[in-house]
Amino acid sequence: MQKDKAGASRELQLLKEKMISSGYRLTNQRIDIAKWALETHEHFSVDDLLFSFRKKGTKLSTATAYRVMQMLLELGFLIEHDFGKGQKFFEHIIGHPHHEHFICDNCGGVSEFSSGKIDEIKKDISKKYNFHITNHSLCFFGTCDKCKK
Amino acid sequence: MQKDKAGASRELQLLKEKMISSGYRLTNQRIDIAKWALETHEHFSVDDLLFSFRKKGTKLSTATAYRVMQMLLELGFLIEHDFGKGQKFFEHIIGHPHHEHFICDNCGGVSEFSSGKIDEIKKDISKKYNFHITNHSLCFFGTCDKCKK
DNA sequence: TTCATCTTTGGGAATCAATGTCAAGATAAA
DNA sequence: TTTATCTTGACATTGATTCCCAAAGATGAA
Repeated sequence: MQKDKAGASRELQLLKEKMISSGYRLTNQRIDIAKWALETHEHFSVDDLLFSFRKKGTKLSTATAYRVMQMLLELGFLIEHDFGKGQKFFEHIIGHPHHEHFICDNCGGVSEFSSGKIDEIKKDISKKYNFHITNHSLCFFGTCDKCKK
Repeated sequence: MQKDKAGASRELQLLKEKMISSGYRLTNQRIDIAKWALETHEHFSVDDLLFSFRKKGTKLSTATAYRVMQMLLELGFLIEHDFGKGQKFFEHIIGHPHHEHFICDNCGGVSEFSSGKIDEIKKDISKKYNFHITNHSLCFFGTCDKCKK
């Protein structure tokens, strides 16, 4: 799993401030999980998180993991995806450009891509229907390059 | 729930042929569920389906409902959506133009819209990455017109 | 139509992600 | 440090979905 400890520390500082101003106490679990999430530049599941903590010998309960995900979502540090795999996936968004996903029906692989046209659609729609759009999720499904062969 | 029995019968005929050619036996449950799904021009959950059948006095097991959804997906008569509500939603696509969804975080309401720009993105991406795209799901999240007030 | 075969159904058990509960432990402010 | 309040962890619970298997149904051949 790709890591970037340098960039993550700035974000962590930001998060701590936001936690305090939102009335969240700074606990070891919250900070540890946030660090891990901010260093992880890939989508991950709660299971990935728990497994990683168990592997490095850090105790962490399932409930806490889910609760901290909830907090990070609420504070706008994470975005949640559903790739239709029966399990939610998370991704941090601070300092991480938004992107879309392609899921291969055959091998289950998830690739990322981005397109400026999404923002155009977003603008069109929010104007047309008077929606306030805070987030979006676009997934394409089909067969990937490798599986086509 | 909106219904359209006239248009659905043609689609049903098509489905029956496809079922046979794919080796699926024509059972009452499959046909009844397919009829219902093809007449329903809104997204629905398996729960909606079961409830509707119970209400009209038709027996139907949960397992069968899920199995038939699987079949209809496989045969390309349904598309599956995940609005982040912990439950899958389905929609038939034959003779029903593709559209996207907006989900209000506040009231949970789901609105539909469409945009021609999605197809442009689809073309761009399948060319750029050599993907064969069969399906997509775009959801915008935020606050709807009513809840903004 | 009847039989033989293979498929499908129903209903309950099983699974699995996610949430609720609550006593014990940790944090923040005085 | 002390107190009031928030968090955590362990376990129970929920809720959607899938699995299992005996009974019922569909299909094709005779």
